Amino acid sequence: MEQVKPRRAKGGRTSGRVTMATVGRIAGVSQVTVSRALSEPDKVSPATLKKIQQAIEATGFVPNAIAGALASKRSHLVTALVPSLTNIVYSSFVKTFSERMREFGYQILLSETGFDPRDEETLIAAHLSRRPDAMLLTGIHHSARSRQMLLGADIPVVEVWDMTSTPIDMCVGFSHVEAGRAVADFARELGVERAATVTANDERAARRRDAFAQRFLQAGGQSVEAYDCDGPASIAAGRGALKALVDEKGFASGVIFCSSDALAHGVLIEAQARGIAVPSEIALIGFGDQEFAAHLEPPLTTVLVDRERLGHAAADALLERIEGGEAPAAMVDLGFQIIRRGSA
Amino acid sequence: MEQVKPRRAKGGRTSGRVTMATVGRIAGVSQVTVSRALSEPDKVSPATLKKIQQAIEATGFVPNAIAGALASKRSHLVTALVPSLTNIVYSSFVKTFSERMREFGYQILLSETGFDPRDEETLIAAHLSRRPDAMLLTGIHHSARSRQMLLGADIPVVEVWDMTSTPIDMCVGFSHVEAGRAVADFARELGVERAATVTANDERAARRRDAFAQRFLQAGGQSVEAYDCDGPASIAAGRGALKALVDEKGFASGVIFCSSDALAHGVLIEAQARGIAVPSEIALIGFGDQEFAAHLEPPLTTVLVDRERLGHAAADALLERIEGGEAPAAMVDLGFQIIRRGSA
DNA sequence: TTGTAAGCGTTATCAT
DNA sequence: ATGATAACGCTTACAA
Repeated sequence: MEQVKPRRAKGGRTSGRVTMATVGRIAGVSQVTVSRALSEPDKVSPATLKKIQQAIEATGFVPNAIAGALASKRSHLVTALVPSLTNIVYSSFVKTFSERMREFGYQILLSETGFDPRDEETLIAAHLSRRPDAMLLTGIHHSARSRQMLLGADIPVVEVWDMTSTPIDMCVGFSHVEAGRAVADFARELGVERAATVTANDERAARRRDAFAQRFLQAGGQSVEAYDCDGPASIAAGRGALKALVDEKGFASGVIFCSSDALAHGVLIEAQARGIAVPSEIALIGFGDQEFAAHLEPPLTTVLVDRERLGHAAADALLERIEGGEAPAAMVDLGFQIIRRGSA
Repeated sequence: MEQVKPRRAKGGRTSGRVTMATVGRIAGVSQVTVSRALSEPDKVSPATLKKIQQAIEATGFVPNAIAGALASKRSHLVTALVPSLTNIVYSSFVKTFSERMREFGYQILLSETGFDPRDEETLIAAHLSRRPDAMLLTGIHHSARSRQMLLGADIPVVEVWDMTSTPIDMCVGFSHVEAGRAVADFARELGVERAATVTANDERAARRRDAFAQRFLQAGGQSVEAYDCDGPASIAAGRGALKALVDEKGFASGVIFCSSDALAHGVLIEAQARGIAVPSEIALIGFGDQEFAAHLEPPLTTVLVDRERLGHAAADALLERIEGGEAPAAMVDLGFQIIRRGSA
């Protein structure tokens, strides 16, 4: 193939990069003045400001945030650890979190923690090495060494998507146990005697499942069948779950509480393919109130967690601590809400 | 609420952070030796290595990557700009891209560009200020100033999810025009005379739509109705699209080419709600082959783009340039594949 | 308003 | 195998 344009040699910095010193030389001022022109423009005379701006324009100067961070001890970087980037449940609050932080001049260094909890420790160390001004963690279970590193870093830390009375620093989320119980109560009020759970491979989902099962039986329910998926939530997994529940466990009717809307959606498709009526034969409850939930047929009854609010609240908590005004609350319970629609 | 644990004052660095100098002092060696112990352990005697490791353990030392980057001019940071984090189509290749880069010791600074193309310029500048070792961009349309900054940064750049013969540096993707044409040919081979398109607010989707429409008519098709959504793809938007197509444009039968599987899914749900048979009355073609596509009823015919491969290929292109071996190809066409299932 | 000088915590270079 | 010293490109006093 033809080389369309000149290619640069092996990744080296060949062209001397433009620094504030260069810009200053061209503008006829010192390097500090350039720095000031950028950070405190009112402390620089309009005339020199203009010369500096022209020099910046001419050279295409882009300030070196690395050097700035080293000198000022503020990186304007916030790091975030989330279980999964491809799961809309997490990516949606990351989105609002990022937007909020960006408004205040912070960039977000994101990493996926995935399934292995030991990886988190390595990731936390890697993130801390970038000297972030703050950090967001998903979940409240972290290794002792992780906690130690975080405490040692002496930065604001917010743990989201769960609640604890002993956060590393602050937490914003809701109680998964309460959510599971609330769904159980809701199901019992429906008058259903038999229940099943379909749960993805997720520690928090498991806590909802257990709380649901316990409360459902306590509240007079007859039985709860548990089906746990191997992997993450998906439509395919949901279809497989109903298949197993019906064919192998003989679950013929009752309510099914799924750990995510995607699973519930899969269950619904499978039910329709099998001619099982929803909600009359099987009542279906999802979790998350994803965009599509309201638009299925029948629309999905689910548990809403306000992920936008969560992202904003987490950002606000960090920002308050960074900017240094009032000490924000150590724990914020955003709660949840059961959204009743046609499926249950 | 009670303070559960001591809280730190307004975001300040109070505790003197541990540096290599501190570690060295404790281990009884100089700071440089600590540095070497971390980066080239074989050049340090086993005895001192052990002392240093103990000192690191005792102090909880986490190296300052910012200082390291400044001194070495290598940040081990790669930045990526994607249109949306909440869209699985993009987040899935970001995931594989990140994993690959992380294997080689790079962290990923991610940002969402969103809809406004002017924002990209600001974001590129912000990212460049972190002095990344490489950069990933989604799409091939960038402002002149963006290109200038990127060229000036003198780092490997890969543009993904599209093709051009004049990339800034390298590109990895596929041709949206070819994809649109291929779908048109496929539809004509089905023997369908009438077509409609349902397209999300996305420049690349629009190019597929236009290529589809043009080719469909060229190939003897009778008509193509275009329905364009205001916002991003969603099931709700898909339902709305079919509603509009049927009720307002009188589209009664034929093939519908959707710019994403999510839209197609919405169209399918709406069709089922209206008692329109798929594929006999309306044949449905999606785009993306998302996880759920194969598991709908009927399973969705769609266009597969191997997003995992895309992520890996993009990472490999950058890595080859960074590590400095062979100059990788300036453009890599990953192609696409029409996956025929039950919906068309 | 502008400039000088001293860091920031590493890595690179050159000695020992 | 280890150390001293000079960058790296900024910000933060402090001076002028």
